[in-house]
This record gives sequence, C-alpha cells and structure tokens, in this order.
Amino acid sequence: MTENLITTTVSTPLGPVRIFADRDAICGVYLPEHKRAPSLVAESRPDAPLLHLAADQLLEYFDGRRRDFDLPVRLGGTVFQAAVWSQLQRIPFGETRTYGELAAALGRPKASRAVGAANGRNPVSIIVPCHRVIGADGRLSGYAGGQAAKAWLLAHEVTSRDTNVTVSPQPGAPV
Amino acid sequence: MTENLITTTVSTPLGPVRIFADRDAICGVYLPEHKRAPSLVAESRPDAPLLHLAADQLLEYFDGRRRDFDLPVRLGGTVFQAAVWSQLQRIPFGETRTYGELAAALGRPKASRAVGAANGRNPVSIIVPCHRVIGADGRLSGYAGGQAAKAWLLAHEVTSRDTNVTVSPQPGAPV
DNA sequence: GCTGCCAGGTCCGAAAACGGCGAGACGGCC
DNA sequence: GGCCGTCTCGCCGTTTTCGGACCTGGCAGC
Repeated sequence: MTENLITTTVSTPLGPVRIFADRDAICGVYLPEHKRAPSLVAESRPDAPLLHLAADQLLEYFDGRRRDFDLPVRLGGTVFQAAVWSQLQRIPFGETRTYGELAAALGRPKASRAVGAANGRNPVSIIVPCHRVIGADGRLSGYAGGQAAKAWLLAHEVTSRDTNVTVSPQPGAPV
Repeated sequence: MTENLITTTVSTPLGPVRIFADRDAICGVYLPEHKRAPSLVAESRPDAPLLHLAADQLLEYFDGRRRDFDLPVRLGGTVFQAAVWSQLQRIPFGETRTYGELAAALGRPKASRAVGAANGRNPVSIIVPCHRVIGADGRLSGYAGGQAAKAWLLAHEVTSRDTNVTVSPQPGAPV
C-alpha cells in the first residue's frame, strides 16, 4: 500500500530521533518515547540526500543554530488535520499559541479540543512544531513525545531565541 | 490510493461485461447487474494487451471454446477471502460445489456461511468461478451478478462440458 | 477559585448486525 | 413409514454502528 519508505536516526539531547521519508518528502519524525509512532517498515538509508538533509537540519536545530526548517514534507491526514498542521507551521520559533487560539485561527473557535486531537497526530514532530501549542492556562498539556520533551523543546527555543544564529536565513522576525 | 486503472467492455449473452486491470493484472470483472460493483475510475483502453487478452478469453468462454482462463489476476481481500477465492479456482469447468464443501476444504467445516459472504465479494466474476458454488440442497442460492446470470452460466457450462473444445489446452481433466 | 457541562473532529475498540449456509425438528400428505 | 416444505437455530468472517476518549476552553453556578 504505502510507498517504499526510507529511514535514518539522529542522536539528539532528547535521545535518538527517527526520520522517515518516502520518494520525495519527509513523512515522519518521531521522538524516542512517541506515543503513537506507527510501526513502519523502512529501509535504513542514512545517506539518501533527503534524509541526510533532514538530519542535518535537525542537528542544527538542537544545536541552536537553526530556527526554521526548509524541507519538503508530506503530511496527509484529514482535511481538518491538514488545516491544523498547516496552521502549526506558522507559529514562529520561540513563541507559543494556545489550542483555542489555533482553533479560532481556523474559523472554528470551539474546536479547541479537536485541535488538540489533531495536534497529537502530527506525524512530523519538531519540524511541524506541535510542541508550541499549550493550554490557555499556561500549562504544557500533553505531548506525543512526552511532556518532558515538550518542556525541553520550549525551553530550548526560549533560551536560544535571542542569541545569534548562524544558519537561519533572515535575521529579522520570521513571517 | 489505488493504482491507475484501465478498463474495457465486452458484449456477451449476459450483456456488457466490464473488465478492469491495473498495471499488470486483471483486478475486476463485473456483469451488468452486479450488486456491489465498485465505482471505479478507469481509463478506457480496449487495446491494452492485458485487457485485450482478457476480453478475448472471455469471448471464447462465452462461445464455448474455452474452459479455463490463463490470465494474471490480482484479487486482494482478507486472508480468509483470499483462501476462499483461491479454492474457487480449483473447481473444474462444468462442476459445482456446495458452500459447505468449500468451507470443509478450507478446514473450517462450519464456516459455510462465511464462505457465502466471501464468495459474494469476489471481484473477478467468471474467471474466478464463484458461480459454481450452490446450496447443499441444490438451489442456486445467490449471485452478485443476478441469479439469472448464475443459472445461465451453469447451464452454459453443463451443456458445453462434453463437446469438443478448440482453445483450452489440455483434453484431460484439469487439475 | 472550583465544579460541571458542553462544543467539536477523529480514532479505536467493542458490540451488534448482516449475509449467496446447513443441519435438525416438525408437520402435512400420500 | 417415507417424502417434502417450512422453520429455527447455530455458525462465522466482515461490515457497520456506537460510545468513549483525546495534547481544551469558555461559561454558568456555587
């Protein structure tokens, strides 16, 4: 059914992160403790250009040298999920939004819970920054990769938000 | 999801029969009144070698010049369905089996009813001869292409069973 | 503050329904 | 006593349906 997948793994402060790609796009990024990581059959191909590129960018991100990703990504999902995930990618590095804000941005102010559900099924962690969504009361709420990972990622972004960056293209505020 | 499909139609004594194929195998044969014919999008390609071959063999069958088919077929289905459909193909031309006999042959003597259900979802009519299965009491029972068609097919096979055949390869009993 | 309720899209598991059946029981009918 | 036809009930894989559960938030009521 699914295309032939290839995969690689990068070591990060959060542990080994697995990256999956199909023919021409990244289609999965999973932290070690990811709750609903699918059991995918994939050939390990660390040297495939696409995987290599993704791995590099993730390492730069964890090193604090990258704020935005520049990769082809295939997400799939339902119409609603696609809308949520698309919206996620517009949250700038180092900032957060609440589930309700996201729902409102989608024109469904009361669908905050549905946003949470869709959020939890984001197949591409970090690159599609579902970790930047928190509760309206400021709590971290849940995270498929584990709440500790979410906390780490947010702290990492906040602390490196105001330092210099060597890789990311634009020095100004990202769109 | 599904591959690109191609299709053609042949005129038969039972009316127009639609044939579908994917890249390298026949994956659907539907009589005009087929109950659960899926609504497939397919490009009409009567001259594609595979479809042409299938159409020829079907016409030979209806002409009484062919008893067995020699075509690549892709059936899919669940494990159980695949077992049933495979078993179907071992019923010789002009013979019949009961649902119970088929179930027993599969090692599940009591699954006759499930056999009926699987039988009804056979995507490749005629070539996979689901019409050769009848009730233990001799009744025709149901047929996705209509009971009349089932009756016609069985009568056709019986009447031409003992006449000469010009196309089918082996004169002896098929395996 | 704190509790309870509801809105909302999707997924997942459980349960029920649904068949292209078949054996056995019954009741007529010669 | 045979010989049907009908009815009932058990069988079994698949499909459909249904009920909660979720990475929540706003409002009502106390």
